[in-house]
Amino acid sequence: MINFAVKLFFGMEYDFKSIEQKWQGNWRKSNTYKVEELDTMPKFYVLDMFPYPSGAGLHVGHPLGYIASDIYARYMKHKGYNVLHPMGYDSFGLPAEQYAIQTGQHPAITTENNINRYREQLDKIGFSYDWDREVRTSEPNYYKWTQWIFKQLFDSFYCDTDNRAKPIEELVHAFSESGNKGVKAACDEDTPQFTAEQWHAFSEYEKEDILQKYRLTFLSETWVNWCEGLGTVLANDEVKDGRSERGNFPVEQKLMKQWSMRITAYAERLLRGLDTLDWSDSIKEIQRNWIGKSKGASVTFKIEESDQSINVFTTRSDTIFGVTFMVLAPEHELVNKITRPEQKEEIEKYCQSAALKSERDRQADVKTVSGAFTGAYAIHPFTNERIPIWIGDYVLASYGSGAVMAVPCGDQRDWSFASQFGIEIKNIFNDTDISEGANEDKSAIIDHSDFLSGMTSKEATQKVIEALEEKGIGEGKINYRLRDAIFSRQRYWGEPFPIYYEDGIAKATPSNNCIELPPVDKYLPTEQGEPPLARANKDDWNIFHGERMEYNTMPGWAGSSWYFLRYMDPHNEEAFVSKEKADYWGQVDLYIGGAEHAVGHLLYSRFWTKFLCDRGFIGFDEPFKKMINQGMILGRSNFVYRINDTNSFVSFDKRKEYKCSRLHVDINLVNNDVLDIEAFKNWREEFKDAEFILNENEEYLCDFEVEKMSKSKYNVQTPDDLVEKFGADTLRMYEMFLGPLEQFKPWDTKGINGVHNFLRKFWRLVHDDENNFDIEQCEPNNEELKALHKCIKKVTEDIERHSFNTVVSTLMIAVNELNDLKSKNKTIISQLVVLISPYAPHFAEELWQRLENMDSVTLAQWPQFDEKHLQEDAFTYPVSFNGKMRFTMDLSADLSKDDIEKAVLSFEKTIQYLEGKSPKRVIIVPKKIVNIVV
RNA sequence: GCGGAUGUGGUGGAACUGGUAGACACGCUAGACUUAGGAUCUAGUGCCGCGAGGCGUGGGGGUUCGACUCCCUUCAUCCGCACCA
Repeated sequence: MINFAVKLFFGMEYDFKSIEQKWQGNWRKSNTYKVEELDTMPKFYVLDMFPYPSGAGLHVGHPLGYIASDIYARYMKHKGYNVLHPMGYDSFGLPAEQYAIQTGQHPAITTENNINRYREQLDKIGFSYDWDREVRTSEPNYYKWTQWIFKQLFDSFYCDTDNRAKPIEELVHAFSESGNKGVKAACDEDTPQFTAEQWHAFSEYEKEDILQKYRLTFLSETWVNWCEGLGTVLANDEVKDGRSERGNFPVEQKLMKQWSMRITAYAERLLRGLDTLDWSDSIKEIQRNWIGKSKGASVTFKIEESDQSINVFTTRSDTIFGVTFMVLAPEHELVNKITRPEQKEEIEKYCQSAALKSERDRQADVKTVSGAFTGAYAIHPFTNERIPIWIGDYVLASYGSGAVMAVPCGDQRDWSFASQFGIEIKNIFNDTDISEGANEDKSAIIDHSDFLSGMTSKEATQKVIEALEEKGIGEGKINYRLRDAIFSRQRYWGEPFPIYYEDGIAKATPSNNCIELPPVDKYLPTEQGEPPLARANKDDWNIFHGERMEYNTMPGWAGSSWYFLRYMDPHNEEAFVSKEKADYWGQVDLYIGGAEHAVGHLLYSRFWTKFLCDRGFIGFDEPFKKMINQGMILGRSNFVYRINDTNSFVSFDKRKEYKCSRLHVDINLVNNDVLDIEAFKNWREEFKDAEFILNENEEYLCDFEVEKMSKSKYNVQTPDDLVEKFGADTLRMYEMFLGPLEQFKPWDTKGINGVHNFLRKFWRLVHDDENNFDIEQCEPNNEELKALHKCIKKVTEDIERHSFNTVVSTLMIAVNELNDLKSKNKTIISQLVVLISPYAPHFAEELWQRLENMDSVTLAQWPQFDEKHLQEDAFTYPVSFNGKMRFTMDLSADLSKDDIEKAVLSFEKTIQYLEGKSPKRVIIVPKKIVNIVV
């Protein structure tokens, strides 16, 4: 009997479990989310940053962005757009390789398992992805095209005249016609000049060497953090105090041949393109800083008694008469050549100590000024004075030319250096004190500077550049901080390069067939320190040319730099994407993802898109028109207090009475900060006999804190648990209800009941006590129409401006209002169901079907807002005195200003608040406010 | 040091172009129904005050009839970048 009652009761409830199962099945069966290119509809492309399928699975933070984009995609579909909304996996990556090293399991298997788990989790949330378009960057049919794009880059150079990439044959043609003198193209700094005759005389090896200086992807010698112990190159942040963070092995600076991408060729376009993008200002600013454009001049200083000269870049050429010394980076190639014998020992010692420090360590210490004198002198180009040449590690080899002209009166670092080593500090500013520090203010008038004296900084800068150009010893120059991107990794689990070596020359593989990852016996470097791929024998490669294949693999960002294009045409065997499909779908209209990719992924994708556009493969040169960066969801940890040296725990509110320490406790053992004591005892063996000091309510209260979600803090919430307890629709709505998408916010399950109750309330609105669907088919009345149209208006506006959280409140208000009106009108409910469908698609489908519709709700048209239902005869005016609201007054909506004033001033409450004084001024904004100034 | 973001009840947050601060929800209080409830319903809930009333959007100042919103300044927290010549 009790069983029956319970069953009856639960049967009456909104049964999310069977509803969600039913509709997920229906969608699969009828291919509801399949997308095709249709000329009859306008297109819209909504994209999520695809995930790396990690072994830990999804936590509630991951789907946040996916839910938002899914809502927007579903909304746009209701609005009549043909919406592309795909999903895939960025499936090459270190964790799978790490796992392979430990267990010997091939990373492809680990990856496959993880992907299956992700897919299972994603499917439960009810996304509208067209899974036929799924891509995986680690699948040969995908990375075949990553390799293909690499080859296009290899076969291209950047023409500075036309400002775009062109086939390398054009360059070869130009070289054989007239050498490289007239060629304006992006190339290495050390590219020599040659004539057509010289070009023809070059050996094949020499020709290739020259071409590598122009190719958009090329081999170059690069300083890297080499870790012998791990047999690999480490990123800066993997190195701590000269040792590897992982394993604590020594790390040395080593010159290695690496593939690089000539992204610097695109610096200016990457910078200017930002202006056309609808991205957050902060991300654009980060990219601008990363590109780091600065305008200045390059100046050549002759070296005394030498045929060498030093080239410097300066942004303050106006201060050139204040130069009293030069500083070279310790790694500068001139250091050895110009150092005087008597200084040799000191310089070598200094260089050695500088080399021991990593770039990051060197940069971290801003306080200490260090340097050494080379004994050599440069000659000032205008005054012919002798200028001592120093080296110092505050000058970075990798920025500008690795040398500076030091102006101690105008640059604080130069000032500190000069003060430390007793170098002259010349004052070239009018009326400016520099005894305590440099004057970096550009407004000072230049003085003691020959032909520049009396000028402002701006005038002088211009004048100097003219003078330098006249003398042929300098020119105006634009410098970028952006460096070419290193593109090779000494790893296994990445894309192999479509490159082989013949006679020591790197050549692109001739066919477009995929170079597949060969099997290897171990996922470790060889004993000779070569990358794991060097373990593969000739026969292990599906394609093999020349002496050997390239052993490096591509970095993580290779596959993610173009994946948005593959979704458009995922099964194309002939091309990475057909021109027609790329033209049809075009740019991503809305891209949602985390801000942590601000420079990496987002800059490289922009670079590749521009390149592919230059070479005519696609028709647009920016990948992501609009982007929203979702904030991270933080965990809410719970704590218990253990009294020191005991097994007794004291409730949070009484902890101060004891000496105790705080321990993380699994959030699954805590409900609304109250500990489930029995569950806690069973949690771990050591707590089995724990004792508890409770508070006045006979409860054990836990402390809480908001921090990042992590296993070790026992604060991870998985979407699976919540879907199980409340259903996907509740989870979707709650993730949105939490707050603005972009903001960082704590995850707190407390509120999820509220959203769940809302769906149940909605369900009960259209069902009777026996859970029979129950609505009325009649003309809706004015109040019902008003509630509905208020909702249509706000939901539409809020989704359009991506204010996903406020939409949930609006839907709640509508249901509350209809509840108060006891309204279950079919017309009203039908439209409300469409409004809620982007948020709660299973729920909406079920009601839509019960409303006797044959088609899926996803095909329903978005409700049309009609102003006339909101028109009111009266308006409730807030009446303020000196800006403070005192009371409200209902007045007819069509009253004129004068009539309103009359009505308000004769109202008894007004007279009361005026206290006999007469109003100075009455401000009336019709249908807004009345403000009386006394 | 430079750059960015954030700061509103006990909590998450709302207030879009300056116009009733605290919508919506959580939590809490009281009550109703019930064998039971992580159910439902009703009422209340920014702070101070018995009250009239006063005070309130991190602090200070300004513009305005009117400021969470605009300007200046300052503090706090978080996140990037960092000797960039």
